[in-house]
Amino acid sequence: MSSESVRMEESWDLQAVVRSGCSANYQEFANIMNNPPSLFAPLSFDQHELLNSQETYETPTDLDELDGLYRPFYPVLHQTLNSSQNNILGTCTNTTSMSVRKEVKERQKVQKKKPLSEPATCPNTSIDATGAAKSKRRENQHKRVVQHVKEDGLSSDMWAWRKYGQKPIKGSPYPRSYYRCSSLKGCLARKQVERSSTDPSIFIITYTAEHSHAHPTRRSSLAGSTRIKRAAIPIGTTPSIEPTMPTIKDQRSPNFDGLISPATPSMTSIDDEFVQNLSIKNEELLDQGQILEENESTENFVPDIVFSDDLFPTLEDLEGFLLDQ
DNA sequence: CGGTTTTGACCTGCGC
DNA sequence: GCGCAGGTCAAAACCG
Repeated sequence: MSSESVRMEESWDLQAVVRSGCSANYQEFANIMNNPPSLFAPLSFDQHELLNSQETYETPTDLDELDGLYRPFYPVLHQTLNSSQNNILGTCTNTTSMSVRKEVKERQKVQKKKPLSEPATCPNTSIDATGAAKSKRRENQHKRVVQHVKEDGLSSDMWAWRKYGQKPIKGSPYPRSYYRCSSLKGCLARKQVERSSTDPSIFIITYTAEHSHAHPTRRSSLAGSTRIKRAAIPIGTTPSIEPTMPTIKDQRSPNFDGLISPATPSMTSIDDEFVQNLSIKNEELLDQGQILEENESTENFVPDIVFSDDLFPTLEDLEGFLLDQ
């Protein structure tokens, strides 16, 4: 067994998405709650197009430097007091803006190849098995947001994700897990999670497509989240890649306590001041995003995690969510 | 019961 | 046209 496969026996929380980095300025907000919520989401695709269209990305090694670099974009809340462990290491925005022409070509190609006749319909889905699903798949390939996250930075996000597949990836000892948004039926949002083959401590999270809803409902977090919280399924459960993985029950060791988060976070308390501060910070972050756009030539990558207005298009949405907790 | 994960099979795009 | 790799489906099992 290789050292890598041994390393893979560590517990991974793949249900998690990305938490924020650290910001001392915002720690006071985190202190408000016993279990700080994950109120962060990747940048909306529109924001990505605004901020950065670089296809290349970097993975800084100096967290302090990165911290300073990202500080203006850190989300409103700091997830834990162990700030340095939750930093986002790097991002890649592979959005439409970088290769618009190429994608237009691809779209045209796809349109040509797409069968005109209506294929059979899947019994259990609203989409047909060959036409619409393919179209969706192709559509999802156009908009991508890639995040590099430290293992400890893996956590939960606003959305409820349901795993629908896992594949070994050629050239990587680690399989890739596929998630779709389960907050709302028909939402095309997808997420892929894989561990970096070059730096196993880093997870690569790829978001594709956009959520078709403002923010997730609490519905899907019930049975699943408790299971996720308990299980913390590692990425590598494919036998060919992960010959021996602990069972789910085996993983219920104390070691998991600090790592596991539900797909949809549970929030324990909230107050009006907190809500107000969130909305203020949200506006500030958006302003800073504008600043970055003006100076983007100086940076090759931008942080993906901000308090996205994709999550809460309006203040009412934000408050509604928070008060719902 | 309604949600999840697991996992083999299937489908598609792409390179040769 | 073929084979490979990646992405998705869907049935089964699981969980609270």
